[in-house]
Amino acid sequence: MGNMKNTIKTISINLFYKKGYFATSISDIAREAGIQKSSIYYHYSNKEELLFDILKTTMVDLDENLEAQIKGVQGAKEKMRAAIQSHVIFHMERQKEVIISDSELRGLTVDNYKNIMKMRDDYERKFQSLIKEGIEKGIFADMDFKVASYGIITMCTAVSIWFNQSGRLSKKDVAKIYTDFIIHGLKG
Amino acid sequence: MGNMKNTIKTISINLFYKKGYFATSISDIAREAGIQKSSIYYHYSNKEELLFDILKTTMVDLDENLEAQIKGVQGAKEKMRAAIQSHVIFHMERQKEVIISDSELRGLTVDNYKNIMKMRDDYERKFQSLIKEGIEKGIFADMDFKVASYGIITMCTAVSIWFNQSGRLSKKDVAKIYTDFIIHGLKG
DNA sequence: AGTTATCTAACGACCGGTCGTTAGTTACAT
DNA sequence: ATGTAACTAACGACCGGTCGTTAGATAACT
Repeated sequence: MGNMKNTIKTISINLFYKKGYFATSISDIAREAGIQKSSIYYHYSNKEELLFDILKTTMVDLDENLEAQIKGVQGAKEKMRAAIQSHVIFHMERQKEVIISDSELRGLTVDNYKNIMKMRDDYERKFQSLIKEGIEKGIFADMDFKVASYGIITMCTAVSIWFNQSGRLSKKDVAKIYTDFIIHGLKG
Repeated sequence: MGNMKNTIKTISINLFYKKGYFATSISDIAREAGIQKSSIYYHYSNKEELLFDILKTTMVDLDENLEAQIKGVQGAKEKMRAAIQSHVIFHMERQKEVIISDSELRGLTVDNYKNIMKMRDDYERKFQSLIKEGIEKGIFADMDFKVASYGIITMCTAVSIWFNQSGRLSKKDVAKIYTDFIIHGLKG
């Protein structure tokens, strides 16, 4: 397992996912970690910091993942394909964390909330740029690129909710269906 | 305002939306309603029943709305259009309730959870039938109709999160963008 | 008078967080 | 090499406060 701080984090991800942030107590986490709840406060100064750590890590990884996947790809359509695939696969691989990221933002105080929202906005804008580029080059149909980005991102994000690791379809299968569907939708 | 039970329900919708179910206390609701917290228990036997009431009403209304809108419509593509429009507009008109419906299912005990999930499954299956029909008649491209339904529904559901009543676009505008996008995606 | 709706008062359970303390380890000065 | 100071990681007891819920009294309407 390694160090305790990481154990606490992993346990918290599982509990926040299963029961929700507010319904999970520090005692719950401590019990699963096999330590006293006061010992949690050696590693994290409060409950929110623990949540923030999870959300921050997830957002950083998500963004790095996107950058790595679209790097060097040529053409608006191909870049869009790479972006969709990157987003969808990340949301199938890190289901618990992204679900927490989408549903537990209320657990953050103003500063931390703004911090995460800034990252989300930046990430979203990258998709908007790709769509805008495709429209301008006549590869995609003329449409409201902001609404299109909301639709595409929320659709792709939701795979985290229904995707089943041991189900009928592989991650690649799902990514293929989604990219095809969206590219056709964009072409109009 | 009429009767107190309805006032409590409306206030709860606003608070559950704003703060979340677990973070909202019975005291919070009572304070806003201008009564003592114990008085809530005259109208609802416990906190969960209040949540369940909200979720049940929302699902019933959503389903009735769909049935009313696709009734009498001919052709797989046209029925699909009607279904998407119905779903999207409902999610823009009842933003708070549908967001609660999507994020507070954890607040339900087993029986109530099953009750709501049954309604969700039935609703979802109606979309799947429409897609399946369109594929069989060769109107839509051959694809996994279950995955397609997940993608479409989650995408349309999420308008509740970003749509702004006093924003740049009307409900009809958004519905048009979404139906066009999805129909093109389905045609493949 | 009876019913309906609300009140006051209290309950036990649990919450996040703080306290002082301790054992084991590492860093540094002698 | 030895003594000492600082740091790491955890302990268990406890705090004030809030939670959902209940019981019984009371007021208002029919």
